[in-house]
Amino acid sequence: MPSNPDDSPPLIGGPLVAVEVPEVVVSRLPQYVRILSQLLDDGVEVTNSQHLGEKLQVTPAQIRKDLSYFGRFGKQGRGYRVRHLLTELKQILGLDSEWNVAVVGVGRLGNAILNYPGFNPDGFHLVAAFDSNPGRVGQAVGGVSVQPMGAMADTVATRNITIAIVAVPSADTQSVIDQLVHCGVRAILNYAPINAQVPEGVWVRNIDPVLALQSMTYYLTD
Amino acid sequence: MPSNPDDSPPLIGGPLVAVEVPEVVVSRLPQYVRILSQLLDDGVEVTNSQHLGEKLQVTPAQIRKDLSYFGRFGKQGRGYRVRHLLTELKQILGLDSEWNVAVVGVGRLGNAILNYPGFNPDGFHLVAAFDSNPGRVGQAVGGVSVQPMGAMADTVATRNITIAIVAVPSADTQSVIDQLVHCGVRAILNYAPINAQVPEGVWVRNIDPVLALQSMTYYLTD
DNA sequence: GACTGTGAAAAGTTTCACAGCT
DNA sequence: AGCTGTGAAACTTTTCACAGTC
Repeated sequence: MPSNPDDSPPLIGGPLVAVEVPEVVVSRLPQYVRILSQLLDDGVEVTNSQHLGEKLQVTPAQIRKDLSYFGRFGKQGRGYRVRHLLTELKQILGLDSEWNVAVVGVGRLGNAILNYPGFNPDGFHLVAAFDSNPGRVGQAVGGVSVQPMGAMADTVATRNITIAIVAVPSADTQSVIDQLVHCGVRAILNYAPINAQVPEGVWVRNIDPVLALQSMTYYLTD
Repeated sequence: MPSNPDDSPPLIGGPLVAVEVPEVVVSRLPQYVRILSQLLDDGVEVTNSQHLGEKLQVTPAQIRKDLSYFGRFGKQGRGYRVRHLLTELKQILGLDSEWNVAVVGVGRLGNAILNYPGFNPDGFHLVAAFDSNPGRVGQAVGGVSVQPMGAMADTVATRNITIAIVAVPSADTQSVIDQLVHCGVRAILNYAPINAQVPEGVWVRNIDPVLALQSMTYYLTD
């Protein structure tokens, strides 16, 4: 029996190409969204890859290439209609939906996060907070009432929470993330200085100011 | 007069190769430092690229390649002596020195940063704070007395500050960074959601939790 | 036998350059 | 004329695979 010379499955009426979008491209889209939102606020109706590139400090070619993974949003000779491109990109990123977010750990950092006004305008709603310290349970922080860890499974399910922000001590972080994943959370923003392990299909981003500082000192030692 | 066929300067007794270390490699070193510090704390004396790779979730080959840009720190058949490799990497990154850091902007976020205990153990000392709001000047936050913006030039010079953490509103960020650069600051950790422009030789890293969340929602829209 | 260090190959990413549409 | 969208080229980064050392 002759084997298939290429390793792709036979395509019968399916898409001719199923190009996987590189992760680095996806990671740049939110920046495009941010700039486009600003342009819209400033009343700019049309832009182009040159202009966007200047704002973002990337080459125009990169912007065109990035966008080309998702469709043809521009008009040759004209550029991009700001409102249209913004709508499309938000849809691609899922930013046309609202996302319910849980905060785990309501220490100093968790407090600051719950009181930070920058998440809601972007469609992220901090709707629940959990803490293992009974002394903090019941407190209202940033308009949210702190719940015990035991309430997590129930609250995550009923409030339709898919994203969590974890601001607990490093030693507790992996176990908290395990619990969250078990409850169905699929994206985690982790503030502890550790690399947590998660199963396939769960996403983690780390916020790590010390690492950021340490990656600059190399260039300061002249 | 014959021109030099290659464009490198004539090497007379200099290094045979002056390989530029890729920035991505430098950005990984702090993570190696962190893991090695942990291993040292745990009493582990020897490790190897396989073991480090598991902890960091990267391939052993990448670790060996990364390290090879800076020297030969291991022993074939044995691996790496934890204490030795840690010392070397800290030195390469400039983490054997202490760094004086200024915080600009003492709102809610600046407050949290000044009170965050995680910088000092890594050799970053928050020694000055500035705010444009006269109502905040003179307050002591996290053991540091808040100074007016006008004191920046003087304090940066006398306290030998090369790094700044900027936590001011987006609209003020570029101008604050311009001032810092003018005062001689060469590395900036920026918490505002904008891409600041800086001259050659100045480094910026952004802390942007919203961008991090937005780069995950793409994968949640099933 | 076990591991590093490293050229070479493979994979991934960016930039170029231009056909083609408005 | 002015710009996009895109294959192809250039460049960067990762991974392989193995000679060499302990």
